[in-house]
Amino acid sequence: MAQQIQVQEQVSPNVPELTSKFFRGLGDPTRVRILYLLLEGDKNVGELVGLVGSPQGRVSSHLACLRSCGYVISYRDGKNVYYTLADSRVKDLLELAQQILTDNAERIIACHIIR
Amino acid sequence: MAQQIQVQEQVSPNVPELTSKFFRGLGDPTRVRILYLLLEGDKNVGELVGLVGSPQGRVSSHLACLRSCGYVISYRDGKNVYYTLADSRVKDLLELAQQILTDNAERIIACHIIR
DNA sequence: CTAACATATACGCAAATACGTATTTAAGGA
DNA sequence: TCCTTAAATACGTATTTGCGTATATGTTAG
Repeated sequence: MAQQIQVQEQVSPNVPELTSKFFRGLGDPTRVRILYLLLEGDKNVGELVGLVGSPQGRVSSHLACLRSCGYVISYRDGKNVYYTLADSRVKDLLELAQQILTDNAERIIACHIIR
Repeated sequence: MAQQIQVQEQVSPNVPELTSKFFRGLGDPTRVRILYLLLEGDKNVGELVGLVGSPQGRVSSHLACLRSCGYVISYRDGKNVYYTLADSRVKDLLELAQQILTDNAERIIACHIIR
């Protein structure tokens, strides 16, 4: 039973834990950059590699992370794998963040707890 | 001039960098928990310490982080310092995240890149 | 089937960040 | 003023996470 409880907790983390994990998906500049690029339209991995400048393996890892968190979806077309925003709400989320950002940019830049 | 360019970059980071830093502010479960508690109304540090269970110093640090990122505002009343949500858009942001979360919970839980 | 191209994964290392404990700063009451 | 309470900050440690390189997987063309 103790075992079952442990499994239960592992399978369904509480809301704040899940929410913070979700936001950590947006906590890397390269991943955010990729999302912004995908706002302009679907792109395959090779195209994204050229645009963000990071090595291919790194970009693939970031894409896997974004997919795991539900921000993007992928589909294969021949040899290429294309990525697209999973949901129009992702765009909404980014835009809302931008709005808050513009009013707090100074403060956020100055924040030394997060670098 | 090289020096000036460096300063320039330090003072105004590009958008993806600033955006990701902003989201990292929501990347910790305790900070998210605090925000949820503040949705119910203003609370002082002592109250929050009792509610989240972390030691006082830790809670203060998280609060400083949330304030730096523009999520909360503080005001002093006598010996106590109260915290409140800085903006109604913070609530919107959390609610929007919750909506996306409910459709992707399984995936996010399974994500091994972010733990 | 094999070669070439596209993407995904593995792994060790370095940097970022969260933790607990201890200390400092600030305000109010005796 | 001195003491008590409340909150903020400092510091060393442990964990998380991002990076680059190398390798594996998968798909198409010849």
